[in-house]
Amino acid sequence: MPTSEVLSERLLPWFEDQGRGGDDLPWRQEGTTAWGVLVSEVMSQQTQVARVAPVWERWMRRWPTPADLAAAPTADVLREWDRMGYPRRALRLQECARIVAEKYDGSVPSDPAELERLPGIGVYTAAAVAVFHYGARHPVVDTNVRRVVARLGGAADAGTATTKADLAATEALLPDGAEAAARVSVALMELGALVCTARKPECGVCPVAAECGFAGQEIPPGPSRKRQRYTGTNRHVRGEVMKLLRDADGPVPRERIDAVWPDSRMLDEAISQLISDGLVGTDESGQFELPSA
DNA sequence: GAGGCGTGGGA
DNA sequence: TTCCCAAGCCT
Repeated sequence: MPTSEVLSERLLPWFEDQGRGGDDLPWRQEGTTAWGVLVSEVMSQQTQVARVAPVWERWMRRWPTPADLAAAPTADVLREWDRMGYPRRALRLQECARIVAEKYDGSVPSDPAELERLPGIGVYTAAAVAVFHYGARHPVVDTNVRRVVARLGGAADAGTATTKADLAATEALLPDGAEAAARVSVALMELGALVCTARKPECGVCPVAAECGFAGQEIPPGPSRKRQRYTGTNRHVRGEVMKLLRDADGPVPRERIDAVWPDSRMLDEAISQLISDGLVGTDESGQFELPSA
């Protein structure tokens, strides 16, 4: 496990030389608002940045401020979200926009604890906004950082998320200055994404391999986590229904929904859930559509 | 605290 | 083709 000084010394130069140097993503451009950063982080929850970037650019052009998004029809919001997945995030993001616009007078809070109270904003996203936009000195721990820090300490992989311990372990690796600490956080994320990957870490090209407790060791074969199949699941059904409604011009009768899934029991269940989630609405004639408000 | 929640890119 | 899993969050 390197000291914070040594880590910065090795990691930051590597990060600068990394073709991307961290500033190729559109939301890393100077002048991006706090709201823009928040939107980018929410979109990036479980969706690859390469798929997020084009959506983010259209989105911010269309709704630059929280007030703009707050005032938008939810159906438009869901269509602009397109196929990034987990569309409930779009709903929560609009709810976020309404809260920021009304309760915070349009200014995104800078305090992580305050940010965490917003819908869809958890420990990671709150820290990311506080650090990457506001420049706070605070650990930013995503799945990549957890894995990298665990391996520096000699573990093959991070165990179950234990927020407190992860934050403390990461905090101990940050340099004193807030600005440098923020760079280290991005660099750790990037290292985990590009070099210290879950499946096959490339210790040969890792800038901190010499200080790493795990470097060069084999990943123990482990049924790390049982992963749910997607095909045929409830999620799959929900996805098909949402796709149909996104692509539809107006309200859709049940018969057209029946066409996207053979099992009507599953369809019933999925539709009820979607309505209850606020992702689907019905018009006066009982046809289905994206929420009008 | 384990499981649910979309979608698609890459090996 | 099939399988993994990606800048998590919520219940």
